[in-house]
This record gives sequence, C-alpha cells and structure tokens, in this order.
Amino acid sequence: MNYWLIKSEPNAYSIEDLKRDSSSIWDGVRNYQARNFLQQMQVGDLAFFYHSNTKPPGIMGLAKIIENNQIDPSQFDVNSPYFDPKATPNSPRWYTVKVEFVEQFSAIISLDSLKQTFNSEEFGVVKRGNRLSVMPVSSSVAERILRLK
DNA sequence: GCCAACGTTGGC
DNA sequence: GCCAACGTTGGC
Repeated sequence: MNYWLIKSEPNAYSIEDLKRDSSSIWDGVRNYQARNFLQQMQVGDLAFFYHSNTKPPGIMGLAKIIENNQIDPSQFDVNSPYFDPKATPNSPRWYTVKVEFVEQFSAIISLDSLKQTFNSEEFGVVKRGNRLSVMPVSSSVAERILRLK
C-alpha cells in the first residue's frame, strides 16, 4: 500500500465535495508527470487531499483509491475545460483513478506546519514553486503527517 | 493582484 | 532539436 498527495483547488472540488459525493473520478489532470503517478496508483492506496490556491493551503484529509487505470472521460468532452483535441477514444492520453472519501481531519495541516516539519527533499509539496498536483509520499513521511493531524 | 517557477507550443 | 514566447499554477 502506497501513499500519495493529490491537490485540488477547493473552489473547483473540495474535500467537502468528496465527502458529499462519497466517491469521485479524479479528472482534469493535464500534466504528464502527474498522470504517470496516477497510473502507478493501486486500489487500496491512500491519498492525502490537499487544498491549493486557498488560504491557508494544506492537507485536509484522506481519500482511498478504489479504481485504478481509469480513462479520464473529460478529455473527450468538448464542453469540458479539460477537453483535449489531441485525445481520441482509440488513443486516450489521460488516465486517472477513482477515489473514495475516507476522513476529513479535525483541522487543516497547513502548508506552514508542513514546512516546519519537512524539507523539500523528503516532501516536494513544501518546495517553493512546486506545481505538481499528484505526487508520491513515502511511508515514513505519511506516518509523520498522520501524527500531525 | 503579483510574480516566480516551470511546462507546453511552435517556428526555425 | 533548440529555444523564445506564452500560459498556468499557486504561494504570498
């Protein structure tokens, strides 16, 4: 079982939205490095749900991967902001996972507190200028995050 | 709102 | 294949 971190802007899709929906396809990731991490996810893996571009940014809770290797349907949807004209059903470009709500922490683990606990070598999300929206989290870092909650 | 970081595009 | 221009992310 592996741990991951997945980012979302809460005004686009928040952890409260996932709680309400119970599960959701994690669509709209349009970065190859992030996609490659999505493709490595296995059913049963856990993902820290991070709110970005908000005040304060930080980890809000946990989600579980319940389906892996899903073709992101939004790439074919001309009305979607994530539409990709270069993707076709015969050769999709974007793959993702389906996630299920696990828990919302009693308080946000803010980026500030993550920066006090981790350096950018062990946890890339604290690195200045970091834009990757899906990244692996080592089990030792994951255990330390869970102790911060 | 600003802007640093950085990924993508497209001309050559 | 290089790289300038451009667009996006996301903290501040």
